[in-house]
Amino acid sequence: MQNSPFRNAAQREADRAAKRDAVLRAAVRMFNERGFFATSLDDVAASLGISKRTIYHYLANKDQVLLECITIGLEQLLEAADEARAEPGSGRDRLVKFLRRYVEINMDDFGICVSRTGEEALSRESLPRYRALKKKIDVAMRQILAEAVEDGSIGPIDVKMTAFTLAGALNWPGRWYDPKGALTPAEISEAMVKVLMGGLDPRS
Amino acid sequence: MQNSPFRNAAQREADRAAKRDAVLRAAVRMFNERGFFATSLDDVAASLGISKRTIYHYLANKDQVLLECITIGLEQLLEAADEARAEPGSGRDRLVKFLRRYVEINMDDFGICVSRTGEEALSRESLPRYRALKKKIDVAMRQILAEAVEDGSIGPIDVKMTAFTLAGALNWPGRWYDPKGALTPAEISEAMVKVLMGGLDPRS
DNA sequence: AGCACAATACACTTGTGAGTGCATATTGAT
DNA sequence: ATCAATATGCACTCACAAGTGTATTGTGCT
Repeated sequence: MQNSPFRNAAQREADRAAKRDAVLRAAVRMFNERGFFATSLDDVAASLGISKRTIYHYLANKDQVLLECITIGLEQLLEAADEARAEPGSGRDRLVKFLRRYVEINMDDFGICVSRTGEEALSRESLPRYRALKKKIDVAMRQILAEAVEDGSIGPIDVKMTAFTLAGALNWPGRWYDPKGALTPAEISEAMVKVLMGGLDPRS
Repeated sequence: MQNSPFRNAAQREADRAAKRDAVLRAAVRMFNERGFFATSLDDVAASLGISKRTIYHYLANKDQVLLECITIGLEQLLEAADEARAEPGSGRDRLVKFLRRYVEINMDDFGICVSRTGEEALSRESLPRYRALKKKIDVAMRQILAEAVEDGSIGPIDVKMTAFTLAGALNWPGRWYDPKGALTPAEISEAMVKVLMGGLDPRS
């Protein structure tokens, strides 16, 4: 059975996926370090000890490489929103949970890529998908905020403006976070959320 | 006297400066619209009805064009800090003044360029100056925060982390602000600062 | 009148990097 | 053993954009 075609087919697909992933990981690291435009696929290939042609076997073009990286990051954020929403506790508790996770994701390879990449980097064809995901996250953020306002666990705030403000603050670490720095992502995330929540807590 | 050489020399220099400025303005608009890397100096020249060679008469290279644009934006921020510091009133008042202005600058052409441009876009030679200016602004922000904490007009907070958090939130509008949108810069700035200050106000 | 220099254009070089055609190796299926 | 498909490398094309050499025009200065 260990030689059954099923097993083999699955194995092969897994191999392929693993290689594709490795390409994306290498690419996102270089994008984050030197910037998307300063990174050639030749560079990425070299860093993996393969040739550029091989990359094109797993991904259609450079634009798709970027889109995949960004998608991974954005999907992590969406997951974080879902998880937070499923949590017990007050609306405020769920919000804090979400924010904490949000910041941490933004200090991960793919999250950093998301916060560093603007629309200019993507092709016309990739934009719709990118925007759709962004929108979803914004909607999720607003929903979580609205729920917390609803149950009174945070003060009454302008949900839309607050979502923008939070998004900006939370994305920022993607720009300056240095893994070799003194603070861990968890510490940074805690401190930032503390600062931000002050403005949201109900006041007497 | 209107033909005195002084007048003429000054006039000429003013003309030159005006042209240089026009180039920078045209360039920054295109950078903001399509991104720095997607904008060629040929494009910029065409938008002014001149040839690329003319641009090179006023600026050494593309890198310098960008550096000048960014410098203008960053210097506006520094000015804002100085003005805020000179203001009467409590530390909190001065802080609010600064934050309000900060956000507004980030919705102006040169400010947008600052918030959209990362270090990857600049050359090795330009980086030191860029970093020095950034640092100055960070220092100013922390100083203003520290003064407000000092005089008790805002709550005791972690100055460093708060400065980072604020910077992120305040830079964000540069990414999404649309001059044709419903909200004016002043409205956006007011709403954002309101959200943020909540977290800084002393609580009873 | 003529000089010096600023301003501007045109046409060119050059480097780089995305994407591809083709040849080759490897491996599972029959 | 052989075939088909997948994986990979090499070498190429092609487009584009940064930057420059050179010629030309305009203008203030003496």
